Amino acid sequence: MQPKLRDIAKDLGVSTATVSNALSGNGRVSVELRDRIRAKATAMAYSPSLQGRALRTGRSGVIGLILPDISNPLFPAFAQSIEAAAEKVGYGVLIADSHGNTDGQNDALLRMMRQGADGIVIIPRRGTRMKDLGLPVAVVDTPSTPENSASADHQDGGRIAAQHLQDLGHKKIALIADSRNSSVQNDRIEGMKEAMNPDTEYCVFWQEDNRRLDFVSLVAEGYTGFIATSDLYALSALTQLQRGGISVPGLASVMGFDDLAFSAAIAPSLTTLAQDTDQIATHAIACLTAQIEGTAPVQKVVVPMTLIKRDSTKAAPET
Amino acid sequence: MQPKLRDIAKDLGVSTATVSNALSGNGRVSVELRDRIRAKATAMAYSPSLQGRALRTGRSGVIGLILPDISNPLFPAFAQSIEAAAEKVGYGVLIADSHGNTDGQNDALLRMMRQGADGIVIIPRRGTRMKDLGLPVAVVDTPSTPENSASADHQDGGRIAAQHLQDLGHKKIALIADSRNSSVQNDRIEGMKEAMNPDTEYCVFWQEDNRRLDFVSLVAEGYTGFIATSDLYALSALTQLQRGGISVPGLASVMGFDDLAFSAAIAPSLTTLAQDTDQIATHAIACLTAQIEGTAPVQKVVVPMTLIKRDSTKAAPET
DNA sequence: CTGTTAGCGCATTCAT
DNA sequence: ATGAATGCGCTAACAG
Repeated sequence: MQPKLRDIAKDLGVSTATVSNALSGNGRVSVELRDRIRAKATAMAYSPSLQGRALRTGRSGVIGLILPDISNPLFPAFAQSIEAAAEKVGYGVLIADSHGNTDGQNDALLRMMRQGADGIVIIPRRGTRMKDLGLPVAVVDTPSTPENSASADHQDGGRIAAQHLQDLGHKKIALIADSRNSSVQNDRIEGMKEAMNPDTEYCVFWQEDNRRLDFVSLVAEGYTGFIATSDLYALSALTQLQRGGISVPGLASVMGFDDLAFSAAIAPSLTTLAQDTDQIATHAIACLTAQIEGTAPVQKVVVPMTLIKRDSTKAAPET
Repeated sequence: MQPKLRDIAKDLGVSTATVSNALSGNGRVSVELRDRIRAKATAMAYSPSLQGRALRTGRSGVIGLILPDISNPLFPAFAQSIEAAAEKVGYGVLIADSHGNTDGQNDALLRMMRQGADGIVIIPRRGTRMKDLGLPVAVVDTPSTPENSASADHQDGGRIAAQHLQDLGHKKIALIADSRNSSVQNDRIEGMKEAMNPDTEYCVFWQEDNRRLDFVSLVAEGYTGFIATSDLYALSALTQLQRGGISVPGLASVMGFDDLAFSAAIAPSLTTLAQDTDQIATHAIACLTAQIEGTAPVQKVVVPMTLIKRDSTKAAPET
């Protein structure tokens, strides 16, 4: 059995309250006694029961993390960052998968409340209005979402990407996105459009609309640059081009977003825009703890994306 | 404020004990009263505080999941499966990242115990002896690990892979693995070796030993088949070959393990050996709940891997 | 400065 | 069949 406050109190002939005070440092306890108590506590390997404390204080020391789809290749990085940031400030992390739909998201929220989570970090589905649920919430999405607490600047990321290819002399660029349903992807595409020079030709291809895109034909039509809203689609484009005998970056440049696990490992390595998940996570957690602990609210934060130049982008071929 | 047992008891003029009994179904409560209580409970949207219950029963309804490295592209799938399996039997999942080392793993274990986890699912680092920590544990690793509770049959997966390429007529095969430090990878390689015909040439390339492998040269040396212990390395090989002008699967076949997110999306799509993470997770959770609830212990389980034939493997080219 | 008391929400005796 | 009393481990308020 784990030692309790009572055990160490009885051993020293003092009250549990005094032990509690001595350990938490809150109390008015003589330095001498405090040290004796602390020594004893370490000797007995005492570790307070967070359950007892939770019942008393109403705070469990656990926060919930709700992801739309854990298996999405970007979320692991987030989960890891959130876990690290939470641990650093003494919180545990309970995960849940909303299975991409609003019902699942609400279920997850409910379960976390019942489990006694002190707050929630949520990466929402688009269109989910965060109804106020009397629990601190930090939303990680994109700056254009009103409730957003912390996120990367996806739109500016789009600008940087489009600028990069244009700087390399590309004049006809294909933008590849998955679903209009994602605020993040929409913002990235918007940013790209904004940064386009008047004389640059471009077209957006939403994968949800089309059957599988034929990138080789696009090159035949004169496209030399490809920007995908995720490294996953960039990889798909890159391998399809290679297979069709079109050298990357010799004849076409390809870039993506998010610097996924494989992006540096492929040949050619993939130029991409990365988000600083650690910084975003740290900030989201700061938002949450500020709400939980009632300290001054933390400003919303937008973290810039950074261009990682690798081998898949190069000057456009001479026409 | 959330309604408590007391609120509903007071409203109905009965005692909290009766309400508790009525709701849990344990008690000797008249059917009529029981129904009235239940109706009231639903009406008030009562949901028991798991914290109070935890303190009383010693069970929190939370299990811990310790991963060596959340950002490893395979683990998301596991995390998702574990979360789903746990939810199905009414448990929440607390995650922790052991950062790949033993210290981190122990820290994580300690934190989970303090948080009151009822049990732990752990994917261990190799060589970690699971010291008995008085808490139910389910280990997910590989059958050759003694403590293993549930896992895929990695060795047999290796056999299937080697057999697949040999069936296609490949006579000289390169086996690519990352680190001897991983039991899983070792077992996969062992299985491949076992299944090799006497007249098949093969060689194991451990990436930890070498600088970046030159796959194009290997083809020049006569290798026509490549089996990597992870789709990540298979992808690296595939793109390198394509870039070197070697058609896959025309001149060389490539296959991997784990059916990662990108494996179906690339061109050519990747032949791979998949593990049934849902089944493994369900079983790991069953092991755990059996221990937690003191029911009959569950047998260890080994789940077969399944070959997913895609476009990256084909009959060996005529010599 | 220290100890006593009370009660967080629940499930479980034991008495009625 | 139901209710009153108890205590899980802890901390906040109050006495001493």
